[in-house]
Amino acid sequence: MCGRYATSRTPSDLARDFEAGLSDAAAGLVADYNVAPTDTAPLVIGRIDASSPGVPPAREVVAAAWGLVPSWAKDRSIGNRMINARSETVAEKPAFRRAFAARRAVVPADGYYEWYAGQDAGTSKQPKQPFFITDPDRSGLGLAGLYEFWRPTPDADWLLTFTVLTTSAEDAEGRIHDRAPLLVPTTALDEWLAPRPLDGEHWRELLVPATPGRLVAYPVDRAVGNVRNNGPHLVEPVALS
DNA sequence: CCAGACGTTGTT
DNA sequence: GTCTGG
DNA sequence: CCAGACGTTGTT
DNA sequence: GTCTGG
Repeated sequence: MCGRYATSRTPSDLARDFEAGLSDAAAGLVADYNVAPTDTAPLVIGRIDASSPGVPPAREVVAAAWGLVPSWAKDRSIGNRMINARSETVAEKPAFRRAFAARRAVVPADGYYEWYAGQDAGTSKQPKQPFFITDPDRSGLGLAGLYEFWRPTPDADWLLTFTVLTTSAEDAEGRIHDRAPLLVPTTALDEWLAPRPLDGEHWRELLVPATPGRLVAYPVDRAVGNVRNNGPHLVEPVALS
């Protein structure tokens, strides 16, 4: 769940809509309709403003690579396996707990892709059908994420990486969709992005599952399966054969 | 003690 | 870095 | 998440 | 079948 998504809004639009600053690296990002693990994409984070205690942290749009690399990692390849974090255990897992305590983020997305196997999955050789899950009004989603700093050597540049939180969820019809990414509602932005530990379990109520029932889901071109393919046609609806 | 992992998803 | 397994 | 590789020696 | 890279 949530192993591929689209983010097409310009960095300056994101900065405006999230009332955030814009880093130089993020300013150079372009629309990506096929964000895959290890790819660099825009991320909204909270910055501590030590000069104004009590004021909500300033936000900033930064560029980060998908797949969280913990600070203690020997190389960045561990990030390939850290693209999602289970919300049920994220506070305890060694790979995520530090980021969860102090480096929560919002991943701006148009929507995400999900591949459905047919009814006779496994028995048929029918390829999986990708769907795009998005908000009907196209105002954009904010996926709940975490980020981390990592560098291979003390003198190397810092690499910023992120992961997306998941949960179990059911849709409007009550069907269980194994795992769904979590959304950060606009009203929860300040609390979620605050760069300090959260108080108790209250945060779980801040976040909302991004289910194909709550949002819209429609089939798209199988071309999205190949990470080399990109472009707005990937999020256009197609007829099922 | 040291060595090795540190994670998720989906499917039967 | 920190925990688990051997 | 899917697609694609899955290996070694020696040499510039 | 399973791992790595994007």
